[in-house]
Amino acid sequence: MAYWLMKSEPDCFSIDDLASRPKQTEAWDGVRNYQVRNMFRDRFDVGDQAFFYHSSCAEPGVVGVVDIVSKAYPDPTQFDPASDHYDPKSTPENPRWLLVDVRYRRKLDKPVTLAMLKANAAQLAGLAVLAPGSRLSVTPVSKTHWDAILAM
DNA sequence: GCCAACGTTGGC
DNA sequence: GCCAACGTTGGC
Repeated sequence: MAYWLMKSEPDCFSIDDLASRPKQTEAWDGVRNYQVRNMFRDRFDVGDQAFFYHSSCAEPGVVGVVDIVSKAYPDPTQFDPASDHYDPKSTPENPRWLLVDVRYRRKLDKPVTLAMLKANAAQLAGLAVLAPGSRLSVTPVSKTHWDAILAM
């Protein structure tokens, strides 16, 4: 099994939004980046875990843990002209964008902020989300880094 | 709101 | 296939 970090803007969809869903699951839709699409397709699997990361907010950082509960499958919002994520170049016969379903696992007692991650940069060397200019909304996390962040 | 970094698009 | 223009991300 693999570990991941998935960013979401809390104003748009927060860890509390996920926890308050009836089944505490959510389709992680709207990803329109080929690198992330390929990770969903080739490397994500049921049983993987991911950090839920709040971005573009007062205190960016890891706020919780989610389970990956589906294989990658076509993102329905790409076919919906009313959706912000509509992609007219994608067809159901040949879908361009994928998503995975996530399920709430737990909130951290205290968020591990980006500032805390940076303060532990030596321990977290190579963590993708700390790489300069890293903007991917989904990035891999090694088991070593996963455990280190949970211990913070 | 600014701006740096980076991905995507499209003309050639 | 190059590269300039443009759009988006996301920390600050």
